[in-house]
Amino acid sequence: MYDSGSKITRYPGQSHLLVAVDCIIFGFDGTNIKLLLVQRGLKPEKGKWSLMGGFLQARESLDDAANRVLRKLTGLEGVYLEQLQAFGDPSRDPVERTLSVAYFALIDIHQYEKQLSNEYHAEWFLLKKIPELIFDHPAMVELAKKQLRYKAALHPILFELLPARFTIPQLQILYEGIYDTTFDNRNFSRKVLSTDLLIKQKEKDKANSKKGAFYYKLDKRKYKANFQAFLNFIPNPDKLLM
Amino acid sequence: MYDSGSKITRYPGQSHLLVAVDCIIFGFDGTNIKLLLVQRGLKPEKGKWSLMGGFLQARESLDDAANRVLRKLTGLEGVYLEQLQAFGDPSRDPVERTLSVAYFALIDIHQYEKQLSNEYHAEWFLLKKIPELIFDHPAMVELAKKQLRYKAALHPILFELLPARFTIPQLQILYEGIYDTTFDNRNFSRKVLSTDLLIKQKEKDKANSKKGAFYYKLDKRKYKANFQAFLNFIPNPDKLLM
DNA sequence: TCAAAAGTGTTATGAGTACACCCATGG
DNA sequence: CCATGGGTGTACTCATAACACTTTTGA
Repeated sequence: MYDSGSKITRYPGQSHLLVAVDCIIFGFDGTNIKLLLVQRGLKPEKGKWSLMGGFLQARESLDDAANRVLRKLTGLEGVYLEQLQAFGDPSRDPVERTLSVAYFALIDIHQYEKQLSNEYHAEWFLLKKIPELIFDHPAMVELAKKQLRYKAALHPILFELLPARFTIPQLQILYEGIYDTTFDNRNFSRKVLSTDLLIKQKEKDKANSKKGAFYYKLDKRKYKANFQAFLNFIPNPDKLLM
Repeated sequence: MYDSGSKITRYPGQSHLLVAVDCIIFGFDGTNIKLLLVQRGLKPEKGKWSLMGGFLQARESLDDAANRVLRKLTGLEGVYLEQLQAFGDPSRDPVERTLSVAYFALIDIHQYEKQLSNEYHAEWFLLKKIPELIFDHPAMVELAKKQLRYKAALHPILFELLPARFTIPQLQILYEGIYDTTFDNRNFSRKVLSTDLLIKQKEKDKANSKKGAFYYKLDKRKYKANFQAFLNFIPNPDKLLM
């Protein structure tokens, strides 16, 4: 069987490769940070866990490919998605040389409705208990964790992991999970509220306490306008990052 | 002429692509920040300016390819080189679909000895006066500038652009060029020296003043140890970045 | 009534910033 | 001796960080 990609080469003498995208998909269930993984349907390593990925199609951009892969798995559109890095070690895929462009995604776990274990055998894993992964996927996950910590220290991206309504204590638990530490709740809420990015709601969430915690919503206009600002959510970022 | 990359496909039905690396090479001549560009030797757009690039070889990693391209052009090894982003628009190269992984490099312009205009028709351009570039290279340059500003606000990478011995005023001119602004020299030198990354030398540089400015060298051990620290060289980073 | 989480206020310390003068020296 | 760039010191402001008590209410 010959390469279906064969064609007249216009830059002669160069070798052609497969290109894939792989998605590191983060979620937050209110308590723990999780990663969405799938059981690989292709040989080799069939049945082992891997990141959700797919091959770049002939007329598709990288971003389009990553969004397609994500939509196929979760049914979600408009998800926060960011290119992480290209992984190009010649022997990273033992089957055939494949360059992979890794993307990381942040999704509101509650919007993810499709049955997990059907078509793609997908499952959420605690970020701290990731199973053995194929190929160089462990390195991709490590880099994504690092990048998430880095970026979240400077930009308000973690809201992407929360539902539309959330409480300050929920937000704090999320940040504490990301940085694997604890914050002073008084300083945390003051800092968060001082950004003026949150709009207080009338209702309370009584799921976690008798007193109840006020819901907040993101001010989406301010969020977009201030996205590039350095918010410094994190005390001592130099000690926590990397 | 058929695809020289044809071979038995082990992931059948997928299309294969060319993969290239392109380097955005920054230099600093003591006054201005510059970019190293080459005149393209291949059709199309032959004779037009472009970033230095090359195709990924069959048994080569991306980092190796970028280093090879850089070495071929400058003769330098061990240069600061960082993957920027993969560019994968299907029509970015009109000749044939080619994914390009962009790298940005910081080099000490004085160590760059090879004749510029020989084999590769390379030339330094003022960053503020970049000629028309081919393909999506303008977008790559813009992203590299942005990334350089971003990263330099948080990490001491700009030392990579300076010779082994440099003065504080030189360093300040460099930072001012990167951020296209001016800094208070008293605050700047205090901030820089407070990092404890610089070792004062006995000699002075008298090229720019009668009094002369003391040379400093980087403390390379501390530099490596503190590379990930947030140094906050830049006042009001949120106003300056992006 | 009490346990458990939510919410709030004060103070001390350090970093950032604005600002002005003296120093050294080649011409 | 003076013009030029190099180098330093101080005071103010604001953000950060440490710290403890009151509020609410379902069980």
